[in-house]
Amino acid sequence: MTQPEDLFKNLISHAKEYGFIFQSSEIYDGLSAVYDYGQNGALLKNNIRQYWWQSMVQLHENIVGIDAAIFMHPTTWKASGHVDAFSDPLIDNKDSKKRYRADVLIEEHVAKIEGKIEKEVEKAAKRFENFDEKMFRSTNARVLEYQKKIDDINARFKNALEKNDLAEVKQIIVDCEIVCPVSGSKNWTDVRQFNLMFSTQLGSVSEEASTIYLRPETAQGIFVNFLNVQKTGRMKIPFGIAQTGKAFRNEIVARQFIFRMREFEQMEMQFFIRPGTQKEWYDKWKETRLSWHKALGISEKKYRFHDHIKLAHYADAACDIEFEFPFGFKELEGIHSRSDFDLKQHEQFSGRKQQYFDPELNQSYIPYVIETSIGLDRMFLAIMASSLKEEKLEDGSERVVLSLPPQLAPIKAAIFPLVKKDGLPEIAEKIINDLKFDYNVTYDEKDTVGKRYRRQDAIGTPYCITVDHESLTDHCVTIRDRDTMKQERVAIDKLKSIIEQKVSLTSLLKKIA
RNA sequence: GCGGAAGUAGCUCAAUUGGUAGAGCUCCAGCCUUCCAAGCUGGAGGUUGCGGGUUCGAGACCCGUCUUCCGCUCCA
Repeated sequence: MTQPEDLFKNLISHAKEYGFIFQSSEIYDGLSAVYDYGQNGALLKNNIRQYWWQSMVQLHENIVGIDAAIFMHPTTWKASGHVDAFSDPLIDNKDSKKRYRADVLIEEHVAKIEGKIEKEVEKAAKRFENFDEKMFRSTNARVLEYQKKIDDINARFKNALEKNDLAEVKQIIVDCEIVCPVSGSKNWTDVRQFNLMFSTQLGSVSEEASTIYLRPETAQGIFVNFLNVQKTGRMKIPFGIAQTGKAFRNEIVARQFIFRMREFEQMEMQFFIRPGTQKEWYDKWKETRLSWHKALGISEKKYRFHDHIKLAHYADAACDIEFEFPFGFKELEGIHSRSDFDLKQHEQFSGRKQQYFDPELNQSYIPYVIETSIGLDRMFLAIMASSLKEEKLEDGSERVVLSLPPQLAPIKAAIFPLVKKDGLPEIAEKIINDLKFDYNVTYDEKDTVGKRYRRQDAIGTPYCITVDHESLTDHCVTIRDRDTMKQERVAIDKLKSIIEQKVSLTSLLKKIA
């Protein structure tokens, strides 16, 4: 039995060997957690994106798609909370290897001292009958000493944050003799700022330039265009806006192949609804999204829902669709009931109303939002991981086959002349010229036909079509199925409709419509 | 970021205590003309991740660095 670890390694080398995924800038030793899609990977990725896009925009009359810019006004990220949430000062304890937010450590320390004051107050209250708490707090030597400590720390901390002086933040931790709750040691690293957003300069003159960020998520491009789309598209609630695109996060730890990358692509849809209806729409979209996955025919056991117990401040319900990757169940897609948080924030920061007039209720409101957000690269990985198989055949030999959903396969059919003479290549070429307008097809005449079959198996091509000597007279060819390895003799002019049945996205979309 | 393991041809891997960098598959040209990777001939492909050091001599030993995988950590 192959170990999951080996499976994962096989997957990575298979992805490279057959032109699906290369490490970025490999000739310069690579760039950490950045990957390029190769000739087959790009096709597979496009097909996944197209399946998603059509399932959203084409199958739903009330969902439209946009393509927002990666650069956005810097205030966008203040409104969304990313500027604050994505830039914590962090510190590690060298003994316990635990990482903490430096500000939290200091705040906890302050809270501890406050606790001591409360204890003094309690003790005194028991001792004296006519206890004047206010008087005690303002005169008792010990309390005053504690209070001075607190004020000093807070003042220093505030000052350090304002100056962005991380050395001073560390010094505060050292001076306060704060210990690691786990190891109890004071062996700290320096404080470092991890801003998860990539920043760059807008404008060519650096002094006048303002800092802008590469978007850490695509969602905000939809929220800031909410009214544009609603008005110009004459959209009525409930309606959705879909988008696919790159997002960027400067992850501290980015690993596990393309699972967590610094540059990644999201496919997401924000569905705007009437407040109070979020529960029903949340359930509806959970179901809709799962059926999108199921239609691909990947084992249903590999999927599961994981409900968030601890919710983000804006959400009133959230769950992930998790997929069983070679390294365990991990998040593939998120479905979040985001309430009116985002639009409300943008209304506040921009000073522009972000409201919808509901003619049925005859009133205006900020819509609630249900979000579905899936990582395209993760979907790619999920499909690759569940498709790559080593099969033992009846005759004892083995074959490596990538049993991709046929509709997503990079190449739909390969056409071979059984031998490369006697006019067979010419017939093969004619078939290709006929099919290439509808499908991505390929030609191969090298090596034995069996070898050519296996080559196509390795990249997941659903059909191989072989031209033989009989084809010259009967105008038929054999068509060989990737999964069953069965061959069938069919008329050349029937090829298009046979392939169509198996590989068109339509068949997939019909399953979920 | 910490700890562990690893990096040799496109892929999978060899190379005795430090002593001429090799094989299989792949790829290319040709022969053969074959329906499930297996025939024949020839060929290409490498500053052993990169940079230093020790040595008469380094793929191997030492230091640094980059990258990857695993665990911890982190994660809207």
